[in-house]
Amino acid sequence: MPADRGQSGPPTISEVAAEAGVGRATAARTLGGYGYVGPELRERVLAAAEKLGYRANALARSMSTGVTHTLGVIVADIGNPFFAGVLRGISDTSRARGFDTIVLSTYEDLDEEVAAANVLIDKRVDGVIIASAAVDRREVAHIRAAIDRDIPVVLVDRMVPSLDLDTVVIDNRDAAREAVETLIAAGHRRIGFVWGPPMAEAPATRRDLLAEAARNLWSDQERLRGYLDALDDARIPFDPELVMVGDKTEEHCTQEVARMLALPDRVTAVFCTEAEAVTGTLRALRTAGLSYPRDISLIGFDDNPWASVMDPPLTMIEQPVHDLGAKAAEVLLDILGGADPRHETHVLRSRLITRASVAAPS
Amino acid sequence: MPADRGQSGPPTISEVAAEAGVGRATAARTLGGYGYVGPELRERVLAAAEKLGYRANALARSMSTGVTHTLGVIVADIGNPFFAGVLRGISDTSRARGFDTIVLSTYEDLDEEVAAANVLIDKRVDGVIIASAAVDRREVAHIRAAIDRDIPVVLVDRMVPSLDLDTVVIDNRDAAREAVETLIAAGHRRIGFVWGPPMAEAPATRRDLLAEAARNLWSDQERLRGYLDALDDARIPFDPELVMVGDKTEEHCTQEVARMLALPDRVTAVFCTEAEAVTGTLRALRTAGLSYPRDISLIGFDDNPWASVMDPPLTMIEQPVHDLGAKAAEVLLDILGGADPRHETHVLRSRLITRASVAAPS
DNA sequence: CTGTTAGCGCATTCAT
DNA sequence: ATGAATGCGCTAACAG
Repeated sequence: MPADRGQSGPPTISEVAAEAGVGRATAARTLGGYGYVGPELRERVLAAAEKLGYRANALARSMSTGVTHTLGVIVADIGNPFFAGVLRGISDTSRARGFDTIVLSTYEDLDEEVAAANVLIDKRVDGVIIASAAVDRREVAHIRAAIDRDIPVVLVDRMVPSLDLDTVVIDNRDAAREAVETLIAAGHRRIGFVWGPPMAEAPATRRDLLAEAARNLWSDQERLRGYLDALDDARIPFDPELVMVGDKTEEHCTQEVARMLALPDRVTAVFCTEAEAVTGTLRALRTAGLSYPRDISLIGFDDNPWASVMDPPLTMIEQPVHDLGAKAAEVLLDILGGADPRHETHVLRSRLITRASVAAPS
Repeated sequence: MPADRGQSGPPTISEVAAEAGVGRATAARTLGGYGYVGPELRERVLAAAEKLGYRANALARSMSTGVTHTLGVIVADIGNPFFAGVLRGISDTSRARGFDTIVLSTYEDLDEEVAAANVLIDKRVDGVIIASAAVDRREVAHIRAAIDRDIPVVLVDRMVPSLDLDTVVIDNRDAAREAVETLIAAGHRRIGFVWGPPMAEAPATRRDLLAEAARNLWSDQERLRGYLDALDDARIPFDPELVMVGDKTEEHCTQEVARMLALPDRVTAVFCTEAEAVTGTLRALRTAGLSYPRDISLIGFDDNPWASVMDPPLTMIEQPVHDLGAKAAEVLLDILGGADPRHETHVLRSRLITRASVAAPS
């Protein structure tokens, strides 16, 4: 236990120096682990530090060195297992290289994202990883602000074309295409796309849909493209009624799937772009008294323990969440270590885990 | 966009002052929002700041004020929805009161927890919330270190009796008792307790079990007590074979439930103390070719969207995760605001959500 | 109302 | 090898 010096606040390096009977600089050198210090004085300083319970003030240190040894991370929603996994990848590799990480969740709100960026800038983090990027050109001022201050930025999961930054993503388009192809191979032609762009009403044409998608999250639009790719390859006509638009909430998803299920020529399969969309879809099935894969087939993004214990177990797409984060941290730390930013897009592979939620249409 | 002054690093308050043609202090006062500044100079300073893209250096500010306006949060596992929810409660209320929050996840590792505490101390956070507390007396040195430095600490979910701190928890014991009572009321007498203490082998006696439990996570032992309470009230003898011990992993859980299922007098119901234990249990059921609630009844902790879309839907205990975090932040911020620490235990109510995983034993 | 001055705790020249 | 002095960017007394 630290000796109680009637002082106010935690012990400073000066107090340690005094206790050890040496100059400040000597104490600073041994405690900071730099410069030369004789073995004897070194011992005395260490003993004094131990006795007083000294811990370096990271603020003061950063103040004079100009670096904080900490990475700032902005995620869209820390409650989403996808981001939680990415985060773990980031913190594992950054801590392994001696960096702390401070994470801020925007809960999918742009204002929050801007605020988060400012917090990180103000706290002088050495680098920033963003897994929650706005897409619109006018919405990236806060990211540019960081870059202008020479704070390296790496993006994860969501690409921002107008920014030209190192970005780590998965093969969203391929993954979506593979999933939908799987559905098609099983014989489906009426395939719902659940969790689309947040437009007010159904797109009149395929072109409208793509135009709208382009204004939204990058990963979302890639998944939509993959869906369309698969349809095209199989010469299945695009039907705007089979794509969900509007709020991305589980509740709205349930409504939309219910709608697609009530269509004269109803959907026989559904492709979900997110785990929450899967639960929303399942809820709609239950209400409609339908069961999978008998009445309807189902493939969703973001595998998780629940998907595998469902009865029947769900065929899902698994993302390399940990690697996504690890890679991002790696790239960022390399830049901080002096490497030139490559402004590359690093694509990691996802994996379709085949289980039992796909069958031939009834 | 900030003007590019061939300078190095972001603009400082001195540069803003120079640009505005005023003294440092005047610039500092208007930018820092304290003291009196004439309307005209104020305008000039603001304009200069805007022009240079000035942002206050939080490090420097904290350096001289001694406060950081940030809360440190240590959680056991940020990938666990329970903690993610608590975290949101914390960040919502702390940001509403002008505090940033920096969160560190220990991934249930004590060394990580100690490291996390040190990071927070070094970064001079104003207060700390811990939702991941070690229990053993010798393991709380890092928490005590914070307290010794006059950093207020509030605990969430896990109580540490030896510390006498403000603590926010739910009625774990009651919640568990209610769940097990529900099972008993349905006619069950062979009820498994899944996710128990990490002892090497099954406890010989009830006393052994409790002794071991006392050395573990507080919420876990409370849940065990609730289980025993319910058994006692119904005069059902305690059977050590019906409690899982060992690693708290989904995999081991599956093994243990399989074991209980293979017993001559097998379990007819299972009470799970965590969501992961539920998926582990479901996996065991599948392998055994059993289904609920026909062959076995089931109640688990930590409700979530998946539990409600299972077929049949699961009866689960819902914790007020957001409130838990919000309350903790509130208590902590009140202390920082000058209130005396009450060293109270704040108990929030959980709720049993009855669905369809409980039936009479077959 | 405004400008000058002195720290906050540490790292880092520069003499010694 | 060690100590004294200076500065990081900001707040806060203090004069004026």
